[in-house]
Amino acid sequence: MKAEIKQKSILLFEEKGFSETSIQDIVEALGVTKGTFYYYFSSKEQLLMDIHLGYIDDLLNRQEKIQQKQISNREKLTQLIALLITDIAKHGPSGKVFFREMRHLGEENAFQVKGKREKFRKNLEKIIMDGIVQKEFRQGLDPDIIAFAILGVANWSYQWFNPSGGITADRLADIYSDLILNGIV
Amino acid sequence: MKAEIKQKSILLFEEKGFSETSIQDIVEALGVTKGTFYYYFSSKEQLLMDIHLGYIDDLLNRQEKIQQKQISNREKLTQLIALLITDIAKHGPSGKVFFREMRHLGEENAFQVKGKREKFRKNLEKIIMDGIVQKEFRQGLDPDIIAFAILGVANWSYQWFNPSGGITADRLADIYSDLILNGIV
Amino acid sequence: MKAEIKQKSILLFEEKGFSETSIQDIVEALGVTKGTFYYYFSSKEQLLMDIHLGYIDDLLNRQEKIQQKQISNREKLTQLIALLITDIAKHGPSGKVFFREMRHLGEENAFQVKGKREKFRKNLEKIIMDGIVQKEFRQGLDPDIIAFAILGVANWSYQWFNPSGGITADRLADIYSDLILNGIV
Amino acid sequence: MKAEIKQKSILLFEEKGFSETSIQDIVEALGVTKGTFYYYFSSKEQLLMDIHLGYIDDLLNRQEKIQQKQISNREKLTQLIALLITDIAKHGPSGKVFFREMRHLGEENAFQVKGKREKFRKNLEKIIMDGIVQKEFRQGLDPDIIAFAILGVANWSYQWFNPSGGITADRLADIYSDLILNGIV
DNA sequence: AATGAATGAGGCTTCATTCAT
DNA sequence: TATGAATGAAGCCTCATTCAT
Repeated sequence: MKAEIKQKSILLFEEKGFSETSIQDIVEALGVTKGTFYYYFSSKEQLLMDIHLGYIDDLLNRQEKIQQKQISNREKLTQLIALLITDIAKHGPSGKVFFREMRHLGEENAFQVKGKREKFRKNLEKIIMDGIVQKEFRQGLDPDIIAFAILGVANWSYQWFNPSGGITADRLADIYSDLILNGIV
Repeated sequence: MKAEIKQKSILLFEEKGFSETSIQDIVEALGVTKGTFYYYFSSKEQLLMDIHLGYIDDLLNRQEKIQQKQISNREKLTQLIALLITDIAKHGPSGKVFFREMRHLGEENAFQVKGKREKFRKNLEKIIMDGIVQKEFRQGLDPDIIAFAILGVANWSYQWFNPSGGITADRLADIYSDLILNGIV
Repeated sequence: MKAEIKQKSILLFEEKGFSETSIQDIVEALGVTKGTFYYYFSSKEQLLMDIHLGYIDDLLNRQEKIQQKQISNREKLTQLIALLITDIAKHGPSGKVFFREMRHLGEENAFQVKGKREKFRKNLEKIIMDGIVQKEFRQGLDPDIIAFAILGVANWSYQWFNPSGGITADRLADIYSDLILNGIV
Repeated sequence: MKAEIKQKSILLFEEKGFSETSIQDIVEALGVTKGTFYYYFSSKEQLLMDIHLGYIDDLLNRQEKIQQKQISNREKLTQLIALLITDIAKHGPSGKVFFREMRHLGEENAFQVKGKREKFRKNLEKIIMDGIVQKEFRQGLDPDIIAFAILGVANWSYQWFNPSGGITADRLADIYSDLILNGIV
């Protein structure tokens, strides 16, 4: 039941937003009552936190696996971009909620999630830094700003990319890797 | 007074979010009463719409001016990126609200704003397309996806870029133009 | 202007009800502003009172004229019924407002209007009483209750009678006089 | 609790009118909170609808029972008048609300109630029609208009008749039946 | 493990009214 | 004679949450 509540909530939060989705909406969609909700979750925020952690922990895990591979930084970067993009197809709604609704976490929870987000970013930054040192990437780049740019490109996909549309996630990841690596000139 | 309400609302919406900012919050911050608010705005949504239109119309205007210049597409693109980034410093809060709170517009209003957003994107797409045709940019690029990428890079800045931080908006715009044009390899 | 406000208000009150019609509705329908309204009327209730008095005073006047005629009580009754019914065609909206919205008068005003209403009823009662005494009507009738019945028949017309429908006000008055006088057996 | 809310609301609506009675008034009178009200009724209008349906459905039921009896139309008419009048004593407030506050129903609900009201009227009309055909009543009568008259007489009672006053409901019903059947001449 | 009744705070909005100009 | 800005009280409704069962 707990899993069902979480899953349905993700869908509703993605569709209507966190604030606009009431506990009533959630339990009605599942055919249970409010009491049930509060049996499994102590508050609406805690549910949101659950969703956030589920998402970011999984992402960090998979990032780490890439990081540990014995491959070039260039290849790592490519796989990381693919990781972010192809995730949309698999955990799309989860991601949208993740990128949109962090504001609704209380101070403490927000702090925790923010930390993990930044860890992800720092990891990405490190790949770029390493790539520069090892001359895989150009000299003179600002690794932190490049990292932000990559995250921007990838995360923005959540706003428009439709996996069942005219282009696959894999192809999109390729295009983006190419863009980041080679530019458009 | 109308302008004051709008301006203060933008700040509050940016800080706490649209749903989390009550009319009460707004009028209290201004030392007036709720009646005053409704004298100037027929609803909370209408105020949001006002903010959105103010932002996107201004953006479209300035985009058009760039588009009409007698300069290369490469230069146009550079200026457009600068337009988006440097705007943060000037109309930062407005932009954040714009990128975050569209969901709270009703169907009709959302439709109108979406139209203008897409017009901006299409204009950007055209620059890329023209640049490809005129051999300023590489062949084989997907102009629409590249456009999304550029918007992602720029818009994501709203989430982290702090104009009073360690880097200026101009410098950031330069870095991003360089990245888009040349890649990191 | 005062007359225009009153007239338009009657129409709006009839259509939507007193409580449901705002001062805003009234002045908007006239293309003026709220200030104008309060220049002519000290309150919404006072406007309602104006309407009530205009209606009931006129009705009482015309009733009196009938009462003073040198005709049989039977004929007086017939003319009174006609007076009530045919009024719908002429002052329809006014009448509907009169019969519906008295509750919105304050204590003092309600008292005054109630007095005039009762005067009308008492006058009607007197005709019946006189008619009984003079053997134009049956013995043993309760004049007060008969008066209520006649008012019921006539006033209820305001709820359904459409002067531009299939039957004229004159014809309806005839039918009702016949019914009251002769019954249906 | 739901029944209690409904019952108390009827009393308050009768006394002060629907628009003039706030949800606050209702729950305060019962010593509960607004939340409780909305737990049982989805809106103020829905409560009103509940009241309307409770009244008209009951009335239609009892009308039907009379209609099916093996008695003369004259007797049916008499019993129907008695039904309407004596109802005041029993469900007085309910009736007053019914006859006064239909305007506050939304389009859809009003339509439904209007249909039932008209069914009641049509049934009454049929009795008169049948009575004419079977020569119990005079020829040449307009059954629909007579029906309106009867409803007017009866319904108007709600405005003045006080069951605990100088005359009983049974006696009033007798007087009205006599008036309708025999007239006053 | 789940229900259903109840709460109370707060949200958006409407509105009659006032008043300086 | 009329305007327009501002008020403040009140209205309907939503919602996260609690708790006895």
